[in-house]
Amino acid sequence: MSQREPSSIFASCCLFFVPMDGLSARATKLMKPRVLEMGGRVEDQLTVIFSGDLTQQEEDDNDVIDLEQDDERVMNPVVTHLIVARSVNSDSFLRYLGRHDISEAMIARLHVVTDGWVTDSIKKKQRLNEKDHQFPYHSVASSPALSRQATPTQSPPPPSPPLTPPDPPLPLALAASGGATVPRVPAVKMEASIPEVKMEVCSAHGGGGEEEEYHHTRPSMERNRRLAKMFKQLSSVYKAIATEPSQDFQRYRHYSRISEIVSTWPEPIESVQDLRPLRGCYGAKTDEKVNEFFRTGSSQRLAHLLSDERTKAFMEFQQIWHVGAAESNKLYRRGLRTLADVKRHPEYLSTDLQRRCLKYVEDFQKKMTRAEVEEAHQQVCSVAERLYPGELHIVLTGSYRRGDAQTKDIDFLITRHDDREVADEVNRIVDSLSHDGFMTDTLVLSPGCGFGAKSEHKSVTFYGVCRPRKGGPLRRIDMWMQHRSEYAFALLHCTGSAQFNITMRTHADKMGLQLTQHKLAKVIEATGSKQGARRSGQSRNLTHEGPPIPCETEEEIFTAMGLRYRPPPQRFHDRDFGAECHEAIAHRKLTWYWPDGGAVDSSGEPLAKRRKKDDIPRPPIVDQLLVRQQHQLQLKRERAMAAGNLKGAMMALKGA
DNA sequence: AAACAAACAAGA
DNA sequence: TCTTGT
DNA sequence: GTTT
Ligand SMILES: [Mg+2]
Repeated sequence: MSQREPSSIFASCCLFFVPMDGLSARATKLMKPRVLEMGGRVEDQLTVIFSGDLTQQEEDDNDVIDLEQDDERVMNPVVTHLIVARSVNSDSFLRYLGRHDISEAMIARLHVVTDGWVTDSIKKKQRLNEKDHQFPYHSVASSPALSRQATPTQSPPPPSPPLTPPDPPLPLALAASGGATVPRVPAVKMEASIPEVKMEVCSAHGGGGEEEEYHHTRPSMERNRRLAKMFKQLSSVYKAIATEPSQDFQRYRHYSRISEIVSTWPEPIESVQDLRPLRGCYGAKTDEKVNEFFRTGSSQRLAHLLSDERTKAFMEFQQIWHVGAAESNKLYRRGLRTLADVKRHPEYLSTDLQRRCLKYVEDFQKKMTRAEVEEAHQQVCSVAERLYPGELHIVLTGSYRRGDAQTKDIDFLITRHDDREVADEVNRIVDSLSHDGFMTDTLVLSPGCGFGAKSEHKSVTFYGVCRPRKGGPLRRIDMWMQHRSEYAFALLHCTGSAQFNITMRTHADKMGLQLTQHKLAKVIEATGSKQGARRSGQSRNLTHEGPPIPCETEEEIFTAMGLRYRPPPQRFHDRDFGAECHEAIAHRKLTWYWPDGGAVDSSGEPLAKRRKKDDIPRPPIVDQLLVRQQHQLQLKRERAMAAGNLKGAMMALKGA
């Protein structure tokens, strides 16, 4: 993996720093001297003029590439490594190549890695494996799961696209939906990648001018990214200090939303005017913060919060898993201020779990590549296959499934191929993996028996710690197992994003539905406000649910809620999602299909149109929905009446 | 001034 | 019930 | 935090 002599760790490496996101400047100042010192070479020309004698052209030292001239330029043949800033968007990178007339094929034999590879190699004084620092620009998943390069010196061949469709489908039709033919499926599904690898949702310079330096006064995708980061930081701070559904908690929710919207904004935000049409999450305060950012490149409020002693302490404490705002408050009041303080006084923590998690703080900060996630998947699958040959369906979910290039944890969803109830499969798989040394700790494991309160079917939750690579960092790993009839809901749930789930469920609520990780059901009766429930000491309102609306696929869940399907890479609360939800409410008519019939058919019309392509006709139930306005007004009236507030009731009635 | 609030699981 | 996590 |  490495050469012994620090002075030769970059031997036979020739680096080219792709001048995007300010890498050029940083490279020249900081990295280049170290690389040279360590036996490497740095080129400042990506292409050379092709005139038969490449070695000579290489000396051609113009520092400006004149793209206007008609000379044929080819890839600089001595370059072995392209170094790309991690923050660069893959699309921007591909456009950059395009402008230099370089095809993906031409760099297939090169290492295309992030600047982290260089800095970490320098730091560790050894040449790290390029595979772990690949800059994933391909339009296909970056690495096959099992083939690890033994040596970093050979460039890997470009990965082939997965043959499987993006969504892990539930392999068998539901028994309840009638005698569909049962396709033969592989015993334990190894497939989990999606074809598109999404880079950081938003990044440097989308709208041309990639090589110009960033400035907060100039619109650019990089500016979007930094604005989103500012909101993300505000959200993190308020989450860290908010102890209850309070002002700060509302701020945390607000900044989470706006951060996700900005980070997925499809073009450079020209001015605040672009954001003003956002409804519900863009008011005066946010507007002022955006203005301030465009003026100064930062936020005083954020700067103040980040320098506040209490805030700093809370954020540090919460690097410990299962330490939140309340626990932080306790520690702070006992005079602790830093993580080191907590490590010196673990007795101030209130559970053994928290004390156990002290040792994970450093590793859990680290992100991992898709390759490592896929390796973990392989290991879990092979154990599952040995214990339950042919019985289980195991898919990767979470941000991996959404296509993120790097992830903080590994999320699995497991379901049985047949309709049997979930039993102790997860426990046994975990035990076996622990025996193998893969699984190293259990943080949470639901009891081996008993039913979830909110579901007909038992489900199992496991949060743990594993080490996918020998000698590598420990990683957070989550596994959920649910009954097959709930597969689509569980998949939607654990694919997220969190903010997307919240928006989906809020939308369901407005449609008079309730969406959970187990089911989608119509709400027949709701009493009082959520705040009212809290005041009167209930954790939530009493609701009566109608029959669950069965969905075999995620697509059907979207359809049932009047929304267009979104593949996992688009599962975030973005600019258009709010508008689409509103549109769905305006339509106010949905068709739901129950597996068994007895349906009323009031309008009759959408019967054939909404049919899915499967052969089994399912009688439709056509339902006029209680839409948001009606629903909310109804609640308002009830509340007003209950409070004996005649005026309020009249107002509400007038609104109707 | 008051309402707004994802929904759930686990564990102490 | 409170707290934390997904 | 925003909205009514
Ligand atoms: Mg995840």
